[in-house]
Amino acid sequence: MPQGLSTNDTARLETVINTARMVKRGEVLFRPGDNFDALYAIRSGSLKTTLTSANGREQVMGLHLGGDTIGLEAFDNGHQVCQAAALEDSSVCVIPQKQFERACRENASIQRRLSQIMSAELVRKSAQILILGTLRADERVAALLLDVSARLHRRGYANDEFNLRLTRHDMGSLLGITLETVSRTLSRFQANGLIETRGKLIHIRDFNRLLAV
Amino acid sequence: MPQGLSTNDTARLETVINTARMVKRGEVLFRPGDNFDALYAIRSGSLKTTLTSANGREQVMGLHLGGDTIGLEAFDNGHQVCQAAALEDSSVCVIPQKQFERACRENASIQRRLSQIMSAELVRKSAQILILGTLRADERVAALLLDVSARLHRRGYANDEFNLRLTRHDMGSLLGITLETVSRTLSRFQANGLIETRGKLIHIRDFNRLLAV
DNA sequence: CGTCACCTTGATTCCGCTCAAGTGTGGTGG
DNA sequence: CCACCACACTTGAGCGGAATCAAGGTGACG
Repeated sequence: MPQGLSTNDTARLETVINTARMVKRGEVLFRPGDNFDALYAIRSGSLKTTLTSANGREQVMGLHLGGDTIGLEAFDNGHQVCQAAALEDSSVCVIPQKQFERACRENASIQRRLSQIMSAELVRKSAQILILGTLRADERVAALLLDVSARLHRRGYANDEFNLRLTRHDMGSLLGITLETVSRTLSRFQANGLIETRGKLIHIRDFNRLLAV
Repeated sequence: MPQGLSTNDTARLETVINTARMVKRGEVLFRPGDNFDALYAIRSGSLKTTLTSANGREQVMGLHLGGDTIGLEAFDNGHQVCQAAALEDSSVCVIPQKQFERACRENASIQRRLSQIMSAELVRKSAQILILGTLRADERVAALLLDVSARLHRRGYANDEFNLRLTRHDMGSLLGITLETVSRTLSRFQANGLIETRGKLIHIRDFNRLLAV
C-alpha cells in the first residue's frame, strides 16, 4: 500500500491504519451490502472475493495475496459488492474509510496512490476478462499458475513453488471452467513435466513450456 | 462526470475541461502504451475499448456510451493499456491529467467523485467477469441487450429500441462467444418474439422473457 | 451499380461439461 | 493418538453446446 510514497507520506498513512485484524480460515471479512466503513490491506495470508448472481451462480472474482488491497468497489455506492473470505488464517490492516478519506484530502500523494491502486485493480480485472474471453481451458490454468508465481516473486518469495490455497472448485470458478477440468489439466501438466503437484502445493518445473500454453 | 457535485464543484471541474474533441467512426482515441495525458468523458456517440494479448487475440473490454469516462486504467503506470476506438462519429471531453490532478488536490468533492467513477468501473468489470464466467451463450446475449437498454434508459432515452453499433464480431468478443453464435441467438430471440432486429437496430419486445434468460 | 464488409444459416467437429465412482486427506472428537 | 467422517480430489465415459468450416445473402458507400 505505501508503495511509492515518501517516508513522510507513509507516516501520515500509518496514522489512519491503526488496527490489524485476524481473519480465520473460512471466515468472511465482508459481504455484499455491508456498509463501506473500511478498506482492507492484506498483511499476510490470502483471501478470495466472490460474487453471486441473481440466479444463484457463484463466481470467484479474485485471489488476493499479501500486499493487495480489497474493498475498493465500495466507493461506488457506499456498500460492498463482493464477499471476501479467508483461504487461510490471515491478517489484514483495517483502513477506516472516513479517516482515509481525510488523509487523501490532506495529502496529494496518498490520494494519487489510491487512484493508482484502483487503476491497478482495473488492469487486473481487464486481464481476467481477457483470460475468460479468449483462452482455452489449459491456457487458463497455465495463466493462473504463472500469475500467482509472478505475484509471489514480486513480493520476494520463491516463484517456482507455492501453496495455492484455492480448492479445485474455486480455481475453476475463477477461470470459468469446472473443477474436473482443472484437475485433469493439472494432472496432464504434471504428466508432461511442466509442474509437480501434491495437493495444494505446486512446483513449477518448466516455465517456458508453461508460458507456451 | 459531474454527477453528485455541487454547482460550485462543477464549475471548478469545468475549468479543467476546456476542450471537446470529435472522434470519427473507426478512429482510435488512444492506444496501449500512449502516455497518460488525459481522461476522456464521452459526450455523444459510442466507443469500444479493446485489449490484445501477447499471442494476438483481441478482446473487446467494454462498450462505452455517452456519460462514460474512459482511460482510467492509465493511473496505474502512466500509460494507456486499452485501445479505444469510436463506433460512430462521437464527441469526447478531453480532461488533461495534470490539471485534473490539481483539481482533485484542491477539491475534495472532485477527488471523491474520481474514486467513485473508478469504483463504478470496477463494478462494471466485475459484472462482465460474472457474465463470462457463469453464463451460457444465450444468457450472455440477453445480458448485453438488457445492459445497454438500462444504461440508455438511465440517460433518458427509450429503453426498448436502440442502435447497437457493435458488429456481431465485436459483440461476440465482448461476450466471449463467436459471431455466428451471436447471430444465431439474435435470430432465435426474434423467432421467439423476444426482440426485433433490423441490422444494428434492436427493439426489445418482451423484457420479462429476456430477463428470464 | 459494383464492391466490400457484415451478416445469416447450415453441416460437422470437438472441447469441456455432466454424471458417476472411487481415492485421498485433514480436522474433530472419542 | 487414532478412528472416523465429511469434504476435496482424481479419473473415466458419454454427451452436448458452441466453435469451426463453408456458402450464400444483405446493405452501405463510393
